[in-house]
Amino acid sequence: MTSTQELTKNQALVFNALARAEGPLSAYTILDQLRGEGFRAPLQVYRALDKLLDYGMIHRLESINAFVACSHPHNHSHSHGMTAFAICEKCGQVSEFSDEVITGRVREWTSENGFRQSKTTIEIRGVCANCAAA
Amino acid sequence: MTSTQELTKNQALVFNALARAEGPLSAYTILDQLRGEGFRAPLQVYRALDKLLDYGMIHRLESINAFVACSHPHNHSHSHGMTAFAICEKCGQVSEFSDEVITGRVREWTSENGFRQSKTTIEIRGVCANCAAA
DNA sequence: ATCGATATGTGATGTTATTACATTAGTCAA
DNA sequence: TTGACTAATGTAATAACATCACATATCGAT
Ligand SMILES: [Zn+2]
Ligand SMILES: [Zn+2]
Ligand SMILES: [Zn+2]
Ligand SMILES: [Zn+2]
Repeated sequence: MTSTQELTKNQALVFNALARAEGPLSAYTILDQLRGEGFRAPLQVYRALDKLLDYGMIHRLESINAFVACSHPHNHSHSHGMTAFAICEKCGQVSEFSDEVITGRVREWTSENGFRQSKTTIEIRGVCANCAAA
Repeated sequence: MTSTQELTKNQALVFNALARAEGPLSAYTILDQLRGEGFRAPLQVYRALDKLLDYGMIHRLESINAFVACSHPHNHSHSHGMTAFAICEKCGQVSEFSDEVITGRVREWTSENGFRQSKTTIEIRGVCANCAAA
């Protein structure tokens, strides 16, 4: 499930909406953008989003109830490790990065505490370099 | 603003609801618990929550839209640094911890990228040791 | 052709959070 | 004490986010 070709119609529409967006989009923003394509109900968006999350093609930003296309170009097959997001509160731009040290420390804590980790959210809110300069 | 004595009536009611709870509570759960005390509208809860967040007495768990009392006993005056939460999806128990290494790595990334950090969310979802054993 | 699995369409409902406006209670200086 | 200011509160309405329930369609394998 690695290329946009293998997606269903709705999944492809939702993914493309996210891929061409400058920043994160809410489910309802996506819905509105796709009304022209025949979308009428939230579930059409949420179902596609769920699949795209499964496939690792998009991420959900918990702190702003929004979704972004994964910035790792192609090859989403390997569910990539712990990812952190820096979210600009001025312009909405999102930077995605992985850090082995952070990943390692989280794993240490979980194994020391017998915690069976399933998903980890790391989101840094603030102002990006561009917006800070302006 | 360090003791529950200095809180307003509504703030104290909301804080006590969180403090005596086993795990995180949603705003509407708090509202329902406080109907007996005269609470009638969401805003009574949200306004108190906002203040308690300001004072550093509680935390918001972004990934589950819920709130928990800070587990650092007393002295919330110093807004404590970057905090991580391990949230059990079975029993709801939350463990709060700080990690210098993670804090340091996040700061490195932000300073390298000129990102002016304001708030950082670290939430580990999974199953706690107790629940994993059961 | 039939069946099962996956995807879709649609309305209603549930959950979380904010806006807008009116009122009340504390603070402090004139 | 009054007036003026700020913080806190009460309330209804609405907005924003997400899911449930049920019907229909599409597709591949037998
Ligand atoms: Zn990614
Ligand atoms: Zn920016
Ligand atoms: Zn804390
Ligand atoms: Zn547990």
